[in-house]
Amino acid sequence: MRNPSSSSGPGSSSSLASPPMMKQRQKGLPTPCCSKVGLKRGPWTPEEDEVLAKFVRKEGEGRWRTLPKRAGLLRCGKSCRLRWMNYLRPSIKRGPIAPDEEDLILRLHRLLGNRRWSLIAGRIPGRTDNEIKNYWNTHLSKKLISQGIDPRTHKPLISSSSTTGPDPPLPQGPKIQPPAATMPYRNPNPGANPSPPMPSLLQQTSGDQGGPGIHDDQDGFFGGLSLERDDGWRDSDGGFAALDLQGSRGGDDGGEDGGIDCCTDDVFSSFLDSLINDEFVLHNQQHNVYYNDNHNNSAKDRQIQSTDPVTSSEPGFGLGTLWESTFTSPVLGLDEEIHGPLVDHAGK
DNA sequence: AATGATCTCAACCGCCGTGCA
DNA sequence: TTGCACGGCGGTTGAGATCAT
Repeated sequence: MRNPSSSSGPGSSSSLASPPMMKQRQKGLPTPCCSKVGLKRGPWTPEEDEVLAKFVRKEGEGRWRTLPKRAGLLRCGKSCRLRWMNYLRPSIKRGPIAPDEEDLILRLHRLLGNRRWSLIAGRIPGRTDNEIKNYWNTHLSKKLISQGIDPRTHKPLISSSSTTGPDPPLPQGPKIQPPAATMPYRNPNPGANPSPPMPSLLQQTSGDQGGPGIHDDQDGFFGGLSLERDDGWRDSDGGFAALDLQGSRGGDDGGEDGGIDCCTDDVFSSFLDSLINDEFVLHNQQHNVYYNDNHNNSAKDRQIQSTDPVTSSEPGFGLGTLWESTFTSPVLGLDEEIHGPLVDHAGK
């Protein structure tokens, strides 16, 4: 990780670079914040950090547009906000992503997709959407690809490549390995609906106290959740669609999303907790879940739970195990998981 | 040691949703 | 109803760090 202080070198090229030509805004004129005349850009200096942090601690967050002037900073409000949100906030957690955090990211990404970084970050205390996004693009997506999993759909690359259209540009991934021969990912229904199960947020038939009784099937963690609608959760191209949370953009402060129709933050929060916890518990019950990047283990091996260390070396119990079985229902195909038994709950 | 390739992540950009006058 | 200010989001960029040759 780049040393924060090292990023503050004065006279960096980026800070001297002239801002690119602003595109004509579709609506209205450029706001004051967008007129970069006389404003500094590029890495923040420790002095600027101190000024900003002190000011926000004293005056509170908000009014970012006017904050630079009030605080005496030659930055635009957006830059100040970003610096505070992503770096200066006291609650920001520093250091590498922990194994449990990584697992949470993976599962939340599978649930929420690429366009809900703030929501994912909101479930991981101390982490910012920017950090999560970067970590995904630089680490996790590559890890999935190396296991033959499409990071966008969380499905095997071979089948997904023919069903989901062009793959997203891989961020600087020239060292991506071809799908491993011992790919731990099993998809019993490769031709099935490429979209993941997408439960309704309107109804949750079980409490969120560990979600007992949720799992009608052994692997699907949406059991017991009702489907309220059968549209709105697919991309227009039929590919993977994340939870379509209305109003998720422009929501509140980078975290708890408040835009779900008919849902409160608490309900959605509980919903996510339920999904996360249920899946986690389920897998720990069924498998010895290891976090194994398949390449460099020793210090990075993170054993979340294991009852038998011997099985930990078994192929197929690497990272892929987690998502493997989320697609692997012993009884139902993916479509059936979605539209089959659960539809009974959705009829209402 | 020098050089080029690759990786990481802070910062920027444009767009969008909301609130308000 | 309309237009603007503002906050917030996801995608992208590029400087610096690190690795490979």
